[in-house]
Amino acid sequence: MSFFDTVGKFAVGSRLRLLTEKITEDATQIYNMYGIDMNPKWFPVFYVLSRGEAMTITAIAKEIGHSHPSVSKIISEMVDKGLVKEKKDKTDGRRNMVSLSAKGKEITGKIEEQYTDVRNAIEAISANTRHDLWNAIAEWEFLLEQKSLLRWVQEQKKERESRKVKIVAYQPAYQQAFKDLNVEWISAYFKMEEADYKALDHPQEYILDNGGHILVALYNDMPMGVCALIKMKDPEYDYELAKMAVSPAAQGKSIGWLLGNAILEKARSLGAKKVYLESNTVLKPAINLYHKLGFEKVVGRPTPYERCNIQMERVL
Amino acid sequence: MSFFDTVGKFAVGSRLRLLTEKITEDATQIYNMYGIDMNPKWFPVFYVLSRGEAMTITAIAKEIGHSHPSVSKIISEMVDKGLVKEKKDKTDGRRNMVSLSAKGKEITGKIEEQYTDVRNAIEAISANTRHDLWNAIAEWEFLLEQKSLLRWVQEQKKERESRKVKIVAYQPAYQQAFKDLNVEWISAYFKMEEADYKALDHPQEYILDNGGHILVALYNDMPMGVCALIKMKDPEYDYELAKMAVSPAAQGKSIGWLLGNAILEKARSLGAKKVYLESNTVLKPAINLYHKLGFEKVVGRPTPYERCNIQMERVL
DNA sequence: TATATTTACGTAACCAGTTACATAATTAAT
DNA sequence: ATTAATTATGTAACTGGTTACGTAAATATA
Repeated sequence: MSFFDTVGKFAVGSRLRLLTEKITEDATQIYNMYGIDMNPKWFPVFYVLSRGEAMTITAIAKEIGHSHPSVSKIISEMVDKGLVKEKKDKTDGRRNMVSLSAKGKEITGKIEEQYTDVRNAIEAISANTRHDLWNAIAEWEFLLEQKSLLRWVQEQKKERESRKVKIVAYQPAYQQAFKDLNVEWISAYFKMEEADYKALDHPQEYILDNGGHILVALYNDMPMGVCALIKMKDPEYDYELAKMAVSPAAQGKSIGWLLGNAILEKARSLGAKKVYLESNTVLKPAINLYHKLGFEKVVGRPTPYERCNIQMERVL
Repeated sequence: MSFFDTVGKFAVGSRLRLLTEKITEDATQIYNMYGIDMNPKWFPVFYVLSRGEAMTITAIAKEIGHSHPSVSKIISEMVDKGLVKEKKDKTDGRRNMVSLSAKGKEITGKIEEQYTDVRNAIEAISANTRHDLWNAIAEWEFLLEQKSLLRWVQEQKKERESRKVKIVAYQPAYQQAFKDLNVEWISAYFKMEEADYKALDHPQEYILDNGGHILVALYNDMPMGVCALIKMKDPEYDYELAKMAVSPAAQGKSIGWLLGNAILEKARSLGAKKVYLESNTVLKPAINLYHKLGFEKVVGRPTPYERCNIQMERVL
């Protein structure tokens, strides 16, 4: 079974399953050794009932981490063996109050020695290991409780993909991409306006030559995102963030976030104190991104764009 | 699910099962995230086949630690999906040579990124733990490979029970037990002889007064084992170990071993250099015990007992 | 008070593995 | 050259869990 050595941690799941099986394997024989007529799978149920109080099926299930049908089945097997007894709750007709029978209670006495021997055996095994399985399990349970494995993997994927993204300065070769990416979303949600055509057809003239900047996000050396920083003639703002567009084909690679940060960094390096932008609240993901980038809503400024219904600023 | 906190390590098995489940749970979604149409349970099979060589069902099963029917089922599912192809071995008609189809090979390329992301995710989780789950599993696998959990528990049981055994010096009150325990095995395997009756009916006179000693093993304060050390008039041997008997009702508590060691210790404290004994090879467990106690076979000595067919000595 | 929602629980169907068993092919031993 | 033992595999039945679903009782709400 060299499998795990070569496949590595990708297969923790499989490996855990095999270990679980190996540990569980001997359980029946261990019960036999102590002369206790009990199916190992009954144990968690037996254990919680051995505290003496009658419990409902669901309460047991919750406590031992099984589904309720599982407990339901276990209980009916235990009833057949005469280990537990059922009783309908008088005040709540749905409840099936389960408790140990006399025969079941008898076992609680006999089983004590088994508990201590098994616990000691496990301690003895642990004493022979350098890594503590019990605590490791507890830690994993806790971490996966906070964030599922799926989420952990998602984060890795995003990070890896974002590493493939390169942010570079605008070059004439990117003019077409700069236009296309913007036309895509503008015409999908609104209507292209005169000012759009000017900036997108002639970025050199209308943006760069006026002291503005454009950054391009490359994914596999293809331009998949663009963003402009336009010099403003305004006593309050130095630059406007505009014409940000990311290809829908390159979603989930944090391109917007990387571009946004890069453009703010650029503004900072140019000595800007505040960056301004205009947008529309129908563009939920965009607004969301702006918030994440630190932009906050402002009011009462004139704008040449019809589609603008929200204005934001970011203090650097 | 406070269960595990109170029951403690007795339930490692259950706890492992739940963790395994939790980890496995997200697997399907992770495959989806990468657009790979594969059932997670196929993965180990897929992985070993992705090395390119055609393999038999049993070879795969052995490598991934499953039973062969499990692999057989997985393969037929994968064949249905067109991921693998089967081919009868020409030189051995029993063999079903399985290998990845073109479609299967295609996945090997796509899945690479998933591998690294999942591995990195697990590394990231591990980086947040103080105890290393992966290595802990490996250590447990190794230890349980050497000795099953059943055996570990058996040892604990034996040790606990042997701690309940007290070895005490003979007193007249134990004469009946001394006789009964010996009569039990002697008459079961052989016939009581004259010398037996003398020693068992009058231990004071025939053993103790002649410079011998008797030790009694108490379990719950009941005499469950006896053993005599008889002074010999012999140039070679100082004492003979004889009349050792342990109640069949007290098996598995190491009473024989404890008695044997105690009696050898006694001999040592009396300045003996060699202890002698006579037995019969039909008494396999007894001979076994003598070996464990360090006795070795000797030949060519006269004996008053008909039933003796083996003689042993222990150099102190 | 009538109605909608929630809760408790049993049953059925499924799932991913297992063991047990049957069969065919190969290999070893007389 | 037989015969016995071993090996490779598939099928069936079992196991210990699950989810899905239905029903009845209790609780919340309009």
